[in-house]
Amino acid sequence: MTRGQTNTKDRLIKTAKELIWRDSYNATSVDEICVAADVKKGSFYHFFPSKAHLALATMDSCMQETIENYDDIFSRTRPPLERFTLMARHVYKKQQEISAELGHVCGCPYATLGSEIASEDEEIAEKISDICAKKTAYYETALQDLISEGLIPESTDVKIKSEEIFAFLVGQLLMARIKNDLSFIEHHLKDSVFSLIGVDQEVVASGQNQNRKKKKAA
Amino acid sequence: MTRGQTNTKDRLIKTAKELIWRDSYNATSVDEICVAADVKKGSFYHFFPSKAHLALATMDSCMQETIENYDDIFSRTRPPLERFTLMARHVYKKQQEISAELGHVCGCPYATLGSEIASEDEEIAEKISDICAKKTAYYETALQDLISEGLIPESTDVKIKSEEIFAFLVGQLLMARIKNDLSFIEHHLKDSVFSLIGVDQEVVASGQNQNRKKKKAA
DNA sequence: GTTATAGTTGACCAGTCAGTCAAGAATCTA
DNA sequence: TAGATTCTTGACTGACTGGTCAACTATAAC
Repeated sequence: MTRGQTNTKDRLIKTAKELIWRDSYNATSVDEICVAADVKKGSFYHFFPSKAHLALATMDSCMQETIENYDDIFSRTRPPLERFTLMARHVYKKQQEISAELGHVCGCPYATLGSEIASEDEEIAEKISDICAKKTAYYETALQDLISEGLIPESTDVKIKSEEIFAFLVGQLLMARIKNDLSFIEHHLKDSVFSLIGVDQEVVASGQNQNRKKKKAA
Repeated sequence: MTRGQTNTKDRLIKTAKELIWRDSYNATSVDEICVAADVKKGSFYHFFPSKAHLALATMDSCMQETIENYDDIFSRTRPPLERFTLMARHVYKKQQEISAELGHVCGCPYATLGSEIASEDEEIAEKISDICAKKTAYYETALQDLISEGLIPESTDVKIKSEEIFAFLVGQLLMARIKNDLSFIEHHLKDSVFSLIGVDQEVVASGQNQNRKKKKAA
C-alpha cells in the first residue's frame, strides 16, 4: 500500500468518537480504542502522534458532520424561526439515535470533552472555542433575519443572544447526559429556545396561520 | 487519638475538591491528592474506601456550602428579583475567586464531575440529579413569588422555567471553563437570566424606582 | 499501667497507562 | 525485478494506577 487505501484511520476516529463521547477522554484508553477498532497499537501511532491528536481528529470529524447538518437546517431559504424549530428537532433526534446506539445519553461531544480537558490541553480548548464561534454564527444570522422580519425587537443584541442560545443548549444537553434522560429536550427544547430568543408565541402562531392561508390561497 | 481530633479527612476533601475541580476526576490521581494534602496513602484509605467515595464527599462539602449561600440569597425576605440579581453576582464572584486561586476558570463542580463520570458511576449521577433538584427548588420559589407580585405572567410554568435557568447557568459556566474567560458572566449573566425569566426590564426599572421612592418617603 | 481505639506510615501489589521500536508485509513506481 | 513508500504487527518499556497491609504511634478510658 502506498497511500490512503485502508480505512484504519477512519475506523480509529469512528471508534474513538463513540468511546470518548460515551465515557470520557481519560476513561478511554488507547488500548481500549485499538481493541474496539481492531487495530494494533503500532498502527495507532503510525497515524496519530498521540492520544490527544486522535481527540482533535474526532472533533474535526464531528464538526464536519455538524456543518453539513447546519448548512441545511440554517439555510437562508428557510424562514428564520423554522431554522430553530428544525435545530431543536435535530438535537433530539441525534441524541436519541446516539443514546440507542451507545446505551446512554451522551450530550454535546465538544462540551463533554472540553469540560474535561480544557484546563489541561490548550489546543483542544482553542478548537472548541472555534467550534463554538462557528455554531453561534448560524444563530446570529438567523436572529438577524428575525429582526428583519420584525419578529424580534431591533434592539436585540444578536451576538449576546446567540451565545445565550448556545450556552442554553450546552447546559440542557449536559443535564440530559447526567440524568440520562431526554424528556426535557424532547418536549420543551423548542419552546424554551423560542422563549429565550424573545419571540412572541402569539405573533408566531398568527404568522403561521397567515402562511397557511397564503398557501391555501395559492 | 480516639476520635476526630485530626483534620486529615478535611484536608483530603479540601484538596480533592480543588484538584478535581480544576483538572478532572480521572486526571487527578489518589497519589496526587495525597501529596498535595500531605497525607500518606494509607491514611487516605483509612478514611475513604475508594477514590469515588472521596468524590462523593467533596460533592457533599460543595453542596453544604451552596446551601448556606443560597439560603441567604434566596431568602423569602428579599424581593424575588433581587434574589436572582444576587445569585448572578455570587456566581461571578465565586468563579473569580476560584479562578484566582487555582489559575483557571473552573465552572460548576457538579456539572464538570457529572459530565465526566455520569455514564460510569450511577451513585454520583444520582447525587448530582439530587443537587440539581435542590437548586431548582430555590428558583421555583422565587418564580412563584414573582408571579404573586405580578412581575411575570401567571401562566409561567415555574417547574420548567427553573430547569431552564439551571441549564442556562450550567451552560454558561461550562463555556467559561472551556474558554477560561469570565467576561460574559461578569457583564451579561444577570440580564440574560432576567430575559430568560421573561421579566419586563422596563417594569422592573419602574418598580425599583418605586421602591426607592418608598424608601425616601419612609 | 494496661488496654482498646483511632489514626499513621511506607513498603508493596498486580494491572494499566501512553508511547516506542525494529522488523516485516503489501503496494506503487521505475 | 528492484527500490521506495505506506502500513502492520507484537513485543517491549518505564512510569503510574487504585488499592492493600501489617506494623506502629498516639490518645483516652478504665
